[in-house]
Amino acid sequence: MVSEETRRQVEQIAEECSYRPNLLAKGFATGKTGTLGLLACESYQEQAGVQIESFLRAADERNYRLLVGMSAEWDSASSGIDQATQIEQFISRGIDGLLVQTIGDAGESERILGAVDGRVPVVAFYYPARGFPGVVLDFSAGFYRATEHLVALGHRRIGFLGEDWQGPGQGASRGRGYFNAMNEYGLHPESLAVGRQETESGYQLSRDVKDRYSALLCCSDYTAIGVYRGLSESGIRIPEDVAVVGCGNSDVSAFVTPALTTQSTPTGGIARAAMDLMLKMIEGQEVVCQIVLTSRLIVRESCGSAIMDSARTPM
Amino acid sequence: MVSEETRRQVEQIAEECSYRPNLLAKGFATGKTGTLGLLACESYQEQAGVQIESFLRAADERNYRLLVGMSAEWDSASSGIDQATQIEQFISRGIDGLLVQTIGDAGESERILGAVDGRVPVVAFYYPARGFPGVVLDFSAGFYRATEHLVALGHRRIGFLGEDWQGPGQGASRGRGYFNAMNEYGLHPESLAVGRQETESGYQLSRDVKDRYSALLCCSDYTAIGVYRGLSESGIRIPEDVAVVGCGNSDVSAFVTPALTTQSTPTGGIARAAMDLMLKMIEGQEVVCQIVLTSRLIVRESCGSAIMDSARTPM
DNA sequence: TTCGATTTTGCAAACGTGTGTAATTCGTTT
DNA sequence: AAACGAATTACACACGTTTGCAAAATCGAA
Repeated sequence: MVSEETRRQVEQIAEECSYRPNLLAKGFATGKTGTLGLLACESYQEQAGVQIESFLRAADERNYRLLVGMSAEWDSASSGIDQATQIEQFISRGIDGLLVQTIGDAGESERILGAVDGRVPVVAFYYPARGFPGVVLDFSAGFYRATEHLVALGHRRIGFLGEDWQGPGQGASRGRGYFNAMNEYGLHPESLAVGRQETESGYQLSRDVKDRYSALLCCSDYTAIGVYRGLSESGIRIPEDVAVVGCGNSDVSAFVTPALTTQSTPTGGIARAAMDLMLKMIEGQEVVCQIVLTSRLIVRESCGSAIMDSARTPM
Repeated sequence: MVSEETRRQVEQIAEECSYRPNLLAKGFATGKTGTLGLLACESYQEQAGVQIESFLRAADERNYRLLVGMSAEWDSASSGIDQATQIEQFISRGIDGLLVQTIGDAGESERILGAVDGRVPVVAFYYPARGFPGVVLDFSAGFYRATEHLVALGHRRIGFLGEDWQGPGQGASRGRGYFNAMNEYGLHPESLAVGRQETESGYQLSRDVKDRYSALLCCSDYTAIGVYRGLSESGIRIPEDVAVVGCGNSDVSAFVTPALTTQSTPTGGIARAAMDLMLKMIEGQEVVCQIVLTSRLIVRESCGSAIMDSARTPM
């Protein structure tokens, strides 16, 4: 115990000597650094920025700092650093926990757990992980709803621009929602893989696809903007000839013409939920859960109105 | 000295015991952590993501980790953490140097130097700093060229959407380039301040402006995309009625319709140059310089072609 | 004055490295 | 065999905290 008066005295003298505690030494002594590792994924370039920002905010609010890294894909011979190496670097630099973006790769959870080796708690975000808790964005439900929306508007030839729905791929949950909805309504699902540079990729794909579909469901807003360009160059009008749906509700999506119907992705909610899980784990609580956040369909102009469409293509 | 054989033996046993050096302890003992602080600015939301990513890459290449933070504006009562507090946090956590985004605020350099208090080397990026080296993006030259480009296309009523050119504001160097070029060509410069949410702000401004200008120079691609929307809602065509120029060469800028004439911002170059300066300073070298990177004008469709335009408005 | 309770002071060990020095061993050369 | 350099072993100390314990000082009340 220390009396109020002494406390003030000490604080004053500390101030006079401009004493700043060495958090490095403190962390060294206590084993807690007040720093978390945030490992994002190189392939999600477009989204990574806003997601990192959300995490910075959420961490700040909880008085934590963030060591940030971007890891290369497992398969690619990319310039980026290997995920396991990043994790090792983070841990040996004394993080209290690891926030890692998961993309649903095969064996991903096991690799991460292997690299972490039980030394710090781990929380995943984006896709479900095995063996540690996570905050999952259920694109499946969102894309189901989006497909349903298109069907309700009278579309039957609906294409999906994104990864295949089978197997655990990064876009799989989106594709699965689409696939399920199409099956549900007795329609034939078809998907085209979107490459790394999403806008460019959407542009290329849209030119191949042309009039094979009356509606295109895109795995991201940027793919959709690429599609906008490709279709317009072919003289195909949106939404009159082809309806387009994006995903992400990026800042520009409301301002492109026609305004893009898309899905919100609650990056702030992901960050806060993941941070809260992390804090619980750091406190020593057993956390066994996957928090599922769902996206919301934001209907704008790129699919036309229900009235307009039902007049055009009676189901 | 240690013989080759012993080295291998030691390494093997270390491996067997799965020994991982504690970089925290190492940093504690040596005073060098291999970690740098990266302090970005909240107001540059759109760009922050790609810039952070570039720094992560550049740091990885040089085997450094990054503690990342976003500081609130000095004036705003924002939710974000105060810049001085962030710096204090970083330093007491043992960074080897501070990379800080400068926006040209009044007294900014002094505040930063005051907070750092000589404890670690500092390198600024984006706007010139006083008292420490930096990597400066000379928007001034770029916007001069862009204005020149518009003048060459026959435009005389050219508006600037961005901060005023006088005084040290964050957009000042862009505005200054515009201002100088307009003066040079005997034209009357006019600027409208763009708010925080750039896309939205561009949209709002474009609706106020309508036909007052034949060309609009925007301080960012996102502002330009907002302008696209606003003008199209008013039935004003781009580039036929109004030419638009953006800045940043964001991924989508090439895919909006019409494709946006814009300026590249070498985020990778900034990051690498800043990192190299930082490494020199960490080595103990005296570094007194501001590296100036210039943007490149990327001519696409949003100003029309020179031929088209000179036919329309002979100068 | 004396006792107990509270506060202050003082010290030591620990955290995992880096750095430095002295003593020892080994292999080679003289 | 003696002498030398190189490699190895063995320790001690420092870095700035936290943590814990013991001793000393102070205070209020009986």
